[in-house]
Amino acid sequence: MSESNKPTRGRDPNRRGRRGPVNGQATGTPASQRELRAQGRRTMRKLLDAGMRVFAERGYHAARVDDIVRAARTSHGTFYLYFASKEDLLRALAVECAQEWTDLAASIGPITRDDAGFEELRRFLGGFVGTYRRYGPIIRAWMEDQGGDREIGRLGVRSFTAIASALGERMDEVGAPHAVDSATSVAALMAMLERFNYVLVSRRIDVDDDVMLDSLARLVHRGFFFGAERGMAASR
Amino acid sequence: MSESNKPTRGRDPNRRGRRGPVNGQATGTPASQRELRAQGRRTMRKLLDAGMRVFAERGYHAARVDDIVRAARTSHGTFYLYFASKEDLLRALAVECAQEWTDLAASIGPITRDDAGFEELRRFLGGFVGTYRRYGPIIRAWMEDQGGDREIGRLGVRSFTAIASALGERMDEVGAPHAVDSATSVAALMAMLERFNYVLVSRRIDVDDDVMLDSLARLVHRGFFFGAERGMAASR
Amino acid sequence: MSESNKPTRGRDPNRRGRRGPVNGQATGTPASQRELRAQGRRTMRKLLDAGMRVFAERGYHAARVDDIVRAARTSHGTFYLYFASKEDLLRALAVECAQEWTDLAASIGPITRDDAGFEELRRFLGGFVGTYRRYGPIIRAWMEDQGGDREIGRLGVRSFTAIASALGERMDEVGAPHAVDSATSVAALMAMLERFNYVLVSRRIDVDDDVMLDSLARLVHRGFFFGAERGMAASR
Amino acid sequence: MSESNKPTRGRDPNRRGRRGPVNGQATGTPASQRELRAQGRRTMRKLLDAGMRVFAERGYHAARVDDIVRAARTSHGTFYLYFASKEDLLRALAVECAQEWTDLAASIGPITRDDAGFEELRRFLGGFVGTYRRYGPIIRAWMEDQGGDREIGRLGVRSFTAIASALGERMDEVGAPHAVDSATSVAALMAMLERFNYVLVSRRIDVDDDVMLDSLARLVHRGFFFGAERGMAASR
DNA sequence: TATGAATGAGTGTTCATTCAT
DNA sequence: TATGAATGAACACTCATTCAT
Repeated sequence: MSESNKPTRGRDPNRRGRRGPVNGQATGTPASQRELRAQGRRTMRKLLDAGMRVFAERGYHAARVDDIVRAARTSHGTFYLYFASKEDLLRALAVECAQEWTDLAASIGPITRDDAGFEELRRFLGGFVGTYRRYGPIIRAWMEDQGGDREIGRLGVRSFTAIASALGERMDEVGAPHAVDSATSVAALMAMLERFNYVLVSRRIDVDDDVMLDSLARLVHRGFFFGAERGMAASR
Repeated sequence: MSESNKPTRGRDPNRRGRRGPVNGQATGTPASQRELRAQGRRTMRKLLDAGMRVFAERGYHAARVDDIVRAARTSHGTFYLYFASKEDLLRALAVECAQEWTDLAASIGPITRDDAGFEELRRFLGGFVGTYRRYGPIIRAWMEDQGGDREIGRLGVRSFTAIASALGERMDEVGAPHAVDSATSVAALMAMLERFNYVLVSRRIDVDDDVMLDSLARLVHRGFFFGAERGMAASR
Repeated sequence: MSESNKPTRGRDPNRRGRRGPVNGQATGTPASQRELRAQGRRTMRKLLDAGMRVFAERGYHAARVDDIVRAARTSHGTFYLYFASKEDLLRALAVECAQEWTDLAASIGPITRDDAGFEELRRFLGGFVGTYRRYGPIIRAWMEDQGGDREIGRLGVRSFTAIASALGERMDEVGAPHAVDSATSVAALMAMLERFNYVLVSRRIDVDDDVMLDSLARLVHRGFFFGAERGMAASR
Repeated sequence: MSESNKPTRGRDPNRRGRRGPVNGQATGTPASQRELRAQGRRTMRKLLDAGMRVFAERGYHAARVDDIVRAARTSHGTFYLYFASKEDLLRALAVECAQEWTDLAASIGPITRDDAGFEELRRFLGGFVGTYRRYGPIIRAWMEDQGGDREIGRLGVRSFTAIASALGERMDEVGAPHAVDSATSVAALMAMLERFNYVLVSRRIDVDDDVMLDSLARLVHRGFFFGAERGMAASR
């Protein structure tokens, strides 16, 4: 599918050979690439934050560079001093987000059948929800991608996979009754987590966080980790 | 915030913009509104199909009216003879899709603990996957909505709710051990189904359909309908 | 009938359509709304002038934004940086024109029966012709309006009324023999002035300005201000 | 000015060699050109009337062929069976209108200083108003023309001139005190009549017809035909 | 380092006119 | 004689990106 035909507008850098930095100014060399002084770092942060806010409000596609620079109280020129493109800003935010995911993945302890396991699961889910709350727009942009920049997509997949693997391991180590194949179970769990959080965040379901986390943790603990085995239709 | 600011281009706000059937050449009065002869119906179908294809390939936003008319081997003018806008085409497809969802919702029989219940669940999931395969792009457009046409969004929510309710009833009637609150359970289940299918369809996970359906059915049967109760961390 | 259905093309009704300052790049926020630096003001002036020229050549409706930007030696983008739409440019020009009208209205002194009065009238008419020459296309756009932007229409009516009132007062104060009712007289006078100038400017009647002004002033002085009363068919 | 660049849309017949009648069907051969049977004449009349109505509602430019055929309860195809283009319909209506003007011009009797002359003038003005009421939209289209079809413009000018000449003659024959030059007087009178009627018809000034006609006749009788000569600023 | 101004390819939509039946 | 369907050039407007200061 998706021959990577992304609609670009105005000067399309892909079509006409990205000219790279033009005059003296190292235009758009993103983040860490250039040494930034205090002021520079401050401006960059302003843009990143503004990006988050605007992406959250409008979604990545609908967000206009102009919205972002206005939110950051800067100018177009400045934007392109720090980011090569709108997508580059997304990428930068995605990197931040990916870091959080990875940390979260690394922090998952064993999920046992008892209360301690439940608590651990609940803690993890709390972290998941927190990250999603903060980076929801970015994550959504990952998923909606559909032919945009492959690199960002990969970043998302990697982060997701990190968590999925961690969860998978925890399931295996307690002999979670995988419904036939482990991949499907984990995929289903991840799918549920992602979309559940999406609904939670965007459609603003008004459930108390504590209650909701309890429900979700219970659901996962029972449904995915320690599903019932007796008295049911037999596995094939 | 974000008062439904979606970037579309080129619509005349004065003459036709304000939604609904208009005047010029009965332009864009969709489907049922105008009486169509055989040829007209054929062309409309061509456009609907082309729309599905193109939305599938590029996603709704990235899809260009030009792509659609090329795929349908017609002209721009013809397109606007049948649909008031690109969004109107989406709406028309959404209506078709909503019908399938509703039918599917109505068809869910009791999900018992035994093999029959499992089979019923599996059958339903099969239908779900099928519909998602056919209308995936539309459903995705629903979800990505983010400030587009509220009407289409509502249509999606309604369809989704229909299924969710049906599933909820089936869960209640067998006393499924809701993880604290029923709403969360159902929401989680729906979330999982939606996103799981999304991944399935878009990222083309290569699992045999039969195997995957088995896994999924098992997972839902156990995890959501007949989750284990004994020997686990107690519900609070 | 005809609820203000004017055919424009290509405006996005969702994002910017609903009139007034918008967001994208502070696009099209006209004149006074944004602070402009020297260069900005220059460009804006260029566009206003080009607009006048093109409207004069083709008329408002037939004028293409493309013609205007070509005449101004700028780009489409730049145009929309200063004006929200073609109509907005018309509005801006209309405001300038309205100012001239208003000033002109304020400047009308007493029109007496003697030479001084005649001269005053002639001076005023000279101003009228001058303004019409400069802003003819705009005035014509006002009149042709027919369901376009009500606001612009009102602006025109206000300006016109200002002059009409001033003339009416001058007529009353010398007891001009209103042909039955004052409103009709003034309306007729204004009608004559407007259309006479229209013909003058557009169809380029080749009369020497001085001669023509003399004729016109004489006509108005006699016909409208000091029409004969004796020996004629009696007023009813 | 006005390089006669009329914006055409779709298949522009001027740009690509008007192909003339295509297959067997004598498409668009207007009115009198073809022998029409009863039904044909009826359809043609329906279209002419619908044209008048729609032009009146929307103005010529804003009127869509579709509006017209819908008003006439016919189809696009039929329209082009009787008229070669939208403009051709205008032309046909213009011919009808020109006939009325010409008849009106021929009917103007001597305008004497006494009551009989006043009555004659009033009668003529009544006819003028009547014609304007019926054909206002057409007349307006004439005036707004600005680079459209020269032929239609000429038709209008001819009709107008016919009346102007007749009036001019009547003025000369009673020695009306032309304000310096006759051409200006007549031009001014015509200008006044046209625009006054325009305002009357379009802006729907609510004056009783009888009263208004009286005022207008009085005004013209006095102002243009028998302007005061004594005690005023001397003619130069 | 920062900024306001400029650019122009790209997009959705319109509507006069022609075609096929 | 009539019609519904089809066409596609034309147009207004957008917005990511670059330029000049």
